Parts: sequence; structure tokens; C-alpha cells
Amino acid sequence: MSDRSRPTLATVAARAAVAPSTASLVFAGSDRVAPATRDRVLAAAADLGYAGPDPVARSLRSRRSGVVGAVIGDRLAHAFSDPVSVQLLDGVTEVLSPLGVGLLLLPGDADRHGPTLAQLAHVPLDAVVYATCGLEDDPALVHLQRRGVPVVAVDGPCVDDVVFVGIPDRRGTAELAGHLADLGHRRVAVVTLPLRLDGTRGLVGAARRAGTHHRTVRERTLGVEDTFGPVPAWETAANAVEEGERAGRQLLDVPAGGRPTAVVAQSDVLAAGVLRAADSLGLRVPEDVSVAGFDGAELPWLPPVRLTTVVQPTTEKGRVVGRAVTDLVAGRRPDDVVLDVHLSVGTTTGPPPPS
Amino acid sequence: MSDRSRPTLATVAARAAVAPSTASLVFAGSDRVAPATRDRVLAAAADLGYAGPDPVARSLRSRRSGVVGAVIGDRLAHAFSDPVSVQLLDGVTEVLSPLGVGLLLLPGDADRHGPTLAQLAHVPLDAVVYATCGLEDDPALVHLQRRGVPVVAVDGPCVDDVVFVGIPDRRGTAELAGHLADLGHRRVAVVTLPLRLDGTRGLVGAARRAGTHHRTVRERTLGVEDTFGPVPAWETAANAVEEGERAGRQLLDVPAGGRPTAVVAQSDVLAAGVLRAADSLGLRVPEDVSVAGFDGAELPWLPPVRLTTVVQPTTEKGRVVGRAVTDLVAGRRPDDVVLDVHLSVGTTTGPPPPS
DNA sequence: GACGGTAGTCGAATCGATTCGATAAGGTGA
DNA sequence: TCACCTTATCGAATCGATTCGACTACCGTC
Repeated sequence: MSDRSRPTLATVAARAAVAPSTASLVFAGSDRVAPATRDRVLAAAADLGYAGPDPVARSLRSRRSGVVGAVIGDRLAHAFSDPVSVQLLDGVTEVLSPLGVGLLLLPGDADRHGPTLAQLAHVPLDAVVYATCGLEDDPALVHLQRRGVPVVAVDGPCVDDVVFVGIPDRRGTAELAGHLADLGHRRVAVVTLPLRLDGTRGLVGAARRAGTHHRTVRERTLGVEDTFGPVPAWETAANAVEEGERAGRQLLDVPAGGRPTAVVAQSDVLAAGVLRAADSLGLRVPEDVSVAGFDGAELPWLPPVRLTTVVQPTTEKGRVVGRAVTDLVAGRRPDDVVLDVHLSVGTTTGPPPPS
Repeated sequence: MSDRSRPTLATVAARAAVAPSTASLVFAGSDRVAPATRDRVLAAAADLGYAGPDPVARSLRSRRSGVVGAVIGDRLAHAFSDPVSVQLLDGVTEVLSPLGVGLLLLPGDADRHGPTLAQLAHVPLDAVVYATCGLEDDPALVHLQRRGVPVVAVDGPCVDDVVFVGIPDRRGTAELAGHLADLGHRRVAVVTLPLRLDGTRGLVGAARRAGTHHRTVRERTLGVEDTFGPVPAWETAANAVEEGERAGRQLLDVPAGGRPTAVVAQSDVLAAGVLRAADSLGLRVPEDVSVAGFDGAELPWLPPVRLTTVVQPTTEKGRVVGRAVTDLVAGRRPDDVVLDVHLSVGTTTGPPPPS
């Protein structure tokens, strides 16, 4: 009998001998209801084990579901092995949770780099955040815009009617490159994040470079080239320690004469991998090779070294996203936001070895 | 005019000169519609930029929202620094995503160890997974049961009408303890996960041990005591590398005579911290002290050591949870599941130092 | 004592779809 | 030619709440 038919607002109203509309007012917390009436309704609700208005029915009228989607461009286990993604979402929920809004994970899988249309189509969404991915030609994005779901993109894609929240990636790496140049480095190599999530690994050629790909990767590469001109860029297949190590081994396992004296990784996680590669090749950091990262991520397992990196305010970025979402849901159109970054010099960069 | 009023099924039906019910049939993919009619409806939808039936309205009738909540007993940044949580949810989404069901994050914050009632009350949920927490006396749990939302609990809480998915924690650590005993260890200490998320740290006294707390902690401690009898247990405030290091330093920074010859951490992340502590104290592992963990987590940054640990099938556990959720939503009541674990002996345990 | 005002409650329309029984059109067999 | 069956479409009720205009007392005021 219990889950046979759960009580509805109408049931409660009937038991309290009031109209459904009055009962509704009670649960909405209106002050236009007489205290005696309110108590009667609440008592009836308690008697019947009524847990409050059905969220779905409420959403139908109010045009709000309290659900915000987070598009993750990979399977969770991969995306969340990067503390940056996690911190970002942490900032988002910090703002959204108190408003009674939850974050719905929309991960991709091994093949697709985002949710399927079938997934998106069936879920009630007030807004969507592109959290860790974002190519301009995403079919899911088109679907969302057609449905009128507002979108916030973190670091891309840059599209009309999508609120952008990002950082000056290019200026950040440019600053880092300046630091390396000042130290005397001339032979620098870059370890890039995936240009597309298609499993490609290796030196980035002109053709691949020309294709559609992440704004982030492009900008962070350009920042280095602003100082050093064209540099070899080794693409990884994922933002993961192992991938960084693999790339590092490729770049560093060569005679000292042709070896880069500094490696700029496009994330701290990749940089951690490069450090491991250097270690396993018997190269000292920074005496034999300098290593730098990007993000300023908290990697509690990384010490004793302190990574030279470009620090971005990741959690704050998440909060900004959260506020942008709040605005959009309220019908306001927030401005794009570009947060600031700064160079943090650690113990992993130093003068190049004498040649 | 565009977001003025988005087209509805009725609009589309009118334009295609059919009844709304027929148009509905088209979008439901029914084969009882004449192909010509179907094409007309689809054409009308395309003309109007109609993106398919509104998920909220659909949910109202079908009593399904396509949203499953994941209760996280901490803020995301903390909970997801543990690869085990992430892998678990990865397994869950792996099963749920293809069914068009999404996972809604319901994190706690610094103070509360789960979502507020306000958060829960406003969100449409088909089911809820207690992913990384679970005390029996959780008010959120009561609310959910009253609302008739089915609940799956991972490793607890154990309550009526909640499907339980877990592992034989006690047998796992017992096996590990056996291994240590076989090596000759007699003085063993345990580094426990938080008994409650209240920031407490330090040696677990009788009083605290008697209070309500995590099943997991209790079982994993008992497993060790099955072999060694009462052992000192040092509680951490969070499942994090830094916490493990802190605990490790407390336990190991004593003269060799009183120092435990083996430390059993209740998670691999904590064990990693203990390893760091040993390292910074100049203790060799396993020559001076053996260290073991629990989970069999992938910590790509951990090598060159291979941690001795109790391996649980985390991703598979997530899949099992996903299937349990599927069953519950379909109205079936799945059985509780206890998955298997096995000992994996690595390079961090060995005979105790000669005394 | 008639009138304006207010506090509290109620009715009915609405949100956007789904679903099932009814119905009309068209086809078959005796 | 008529009864019967199938196929495609339609109508209307339903899911569970919200919301706003309308209505009823009841009070105070001139």
C-alpha cells in the first residue's frame, strides 16, 4: 500500500480540507496563509508521509529543473585524474549547490568525446557547462542551442551565444617562455595536450596543426613560439602522467647535443610525467634539463620538487562559471570572463647545462 | 521571436495537420504511423526548429527523469582526489549513460557531509547512489525513502530497503594481516580512514571507537585485529596523501624499539602518504618498515615502488551499482552484492628488521 | 447602515507531453 | 452487398503541481 500510490498535494489538501491551491501556497512558504491553516496542512502532510511537492511537476510549470549539465569530453576516470577538472567543478558546485542546483555529469566514453544526443535529449537541463572539452563543431552543442539551453564554455569552444570563461593562455606561456629565455635556454620543446581526443600521439606536423582543435592547445603553443619561434611539439593522447612520461622519454632520450634544454608541458600532470621520464633517464632537473608545467594544480604527491608553472585560479574559475550559470538561468546574459594567470617559479627550472 | 516562445509538440502537430497524439507517436518512434505522416511531422519539426519533446513534460507522465543522484560526502575537490571514488562513478556512468541516464552530483561541503534537504527536495531523482559516504543516521536518507526514491549504498550505510553493494573488507585486511604475520611481523599499526568527517585526527580511543561510524573503517580494522589482536589505530581527517603522511610521521618517528614494523593504511592514498613519511624520516621500505594499503587504486605517480595492497574491483563495483540502479528504476528489487577482493603483494612489504 | 479595504481561500487554466480507447477509412471474404 | 477486420489517426483524460484573478467574510470608517 505504501508505494502503491504516494500522496500528492491534492491528497494532502483534501485531508486538510483546503483547496490544492492553498496547500501549494503552504509549501511555497507564502505568508498569505493563516497560521492555523498552514499547521493543518503541514499536519496532514506529516500524517500521510508527504515529502513535499514533486520536483518534476514543479519544474513543468516553473520551467526550471534545478539540473545543470557538465559536459566531460572523456570518460570520468580519465577526465578526473586531472585535479584541474575536479577543482573547476568543485568551484561550480560551490556556487550552485546552495541554490539547490545540481551538476549532472555528461561524460563521453572511449569513442565519443562528449555525451550522445540521446543522453542529452532525455534529461531536463537548465543550462550546460562545457567543462573539459570543446570543439566548435560539436553536434551536441547545436542540439542544446536549438533546445534553448544556455551554455557556458570553459576555455572553449568559442561560439555565438555561448558564454566564455577562460584565461589568457597565450600570455601565460609567453611569460613562462620569457623566464626560460632569461635563464639562457634556446632549445625548447613543448609537450602538448591532445589536439583532438582521437588517440593521436607524436610530433605535431603542419597538417595536424592546421586541423580543428582545442583553443587551449593552440594558444599555449603560440605563447612559447612568441619567444622561441617554431618549436617541436609532441602531442600526447591524454592529459595523464603516463602520457607525459612517454612524451618526455621521446624528447629527452637523445644525445645531449640535440636534446632540448627545457621542456614546457601544457599541464602540470604532463609535466609530472616529464619529470619521471627525466628521472628514469638519469637526467637531473634542473641541472640537465628544465621542466615547466601549466595550471598550478595541487599535486600532493609531487614534492620534494616544486614545479615551475603558470598558475591559474582554477577554483575561482569554477565559481565564475557557477555565477554565469546562475545569471543565464535567471534570464540575464553575463559577459565573457577572462581570469588572470601568473608565473610561479619553482625548483624545476634553471640555467641550461653548459654546451 | 526565437526564444519568445519555443515550439511545442502541439505547434508541430498543427503545422503538420495531425493531432498532437499522432505527433507524439512519431517522436516515440512508433511504427503504427504511416511513413508519409511521419515524414510530414518530422519536416514540420525541422521547419520550426523543434528539438524533440520536452524532457520535463515527458518525465511528468512517465515518472522517470533520467537523473540519478550521487551523494558525495565531502566537497568534490576532496572526494575526487581519491581515484577510487572516481573509478567507481566511472563504472556507474558506463552502465547508465547508454541508457540515457545521467549522474547528478550531490556533494557536501566543508561542514555537511552530504547534500542539504533543500538540494534534494528540488531535484528530480529516479534513484540515488551513496557513493563515498554513508552513516546510518543521515537525514537525507530518510527524506529520500519518504519520497520513494530507491537508494543504492556503496559500502554502507546498511539500512532496510537500501540495496547494498560492497566488498568483504574484513576478510581482505585479514588476508593482508596474515601475509604480514607470515613475514614475521608482530608490531603492526593501522592508519584509518576518517571515522566520521568531523576533522578528528589521532589515536582512536575506546570512546570514539564506540560511536557511530563507517562500516568500512570498522571492518578493515577488525580484519587486522583478527590476526594481531588490538593494534594502535591512528585516525586521519581525510583520505588524502598529506593526511597519510602526517599519520605516518606520528607512528614512525619514534625509536626503533617502539616503532611498528608494519603499517597498514586503510587506503592506497593514505599508504602513499605513509611511504612519503617513511622516506622523509630516512626509513627504507620494506627493510625498516613495511607499508600496505587497500583498494588497488591506480596511482600512476607512485612508482618505482609497487604497493602491497588489497585489490578490489572498483570499476566493476561501479558497474554493479549501475545495474542495481537500472533494476530499481525498472521496478525490480536487486539483491545485495558483495564483490571479491584479493591480496596483491608488491615491493613495500618484507620481513621485519632484526630487533 | 452603506461602502471601501483587506486577509484568507478557492477555481480553473496552464505547463507539454503521453496513452488508451474510440473512430473512420479502406480492404477482404463469403 | 454486408459484416468484419486491420490500419492509421484522433480526442480526451492524465501526470502533479503553480498561479492569478475572483470571491467571501469581516473589519473599520464616515
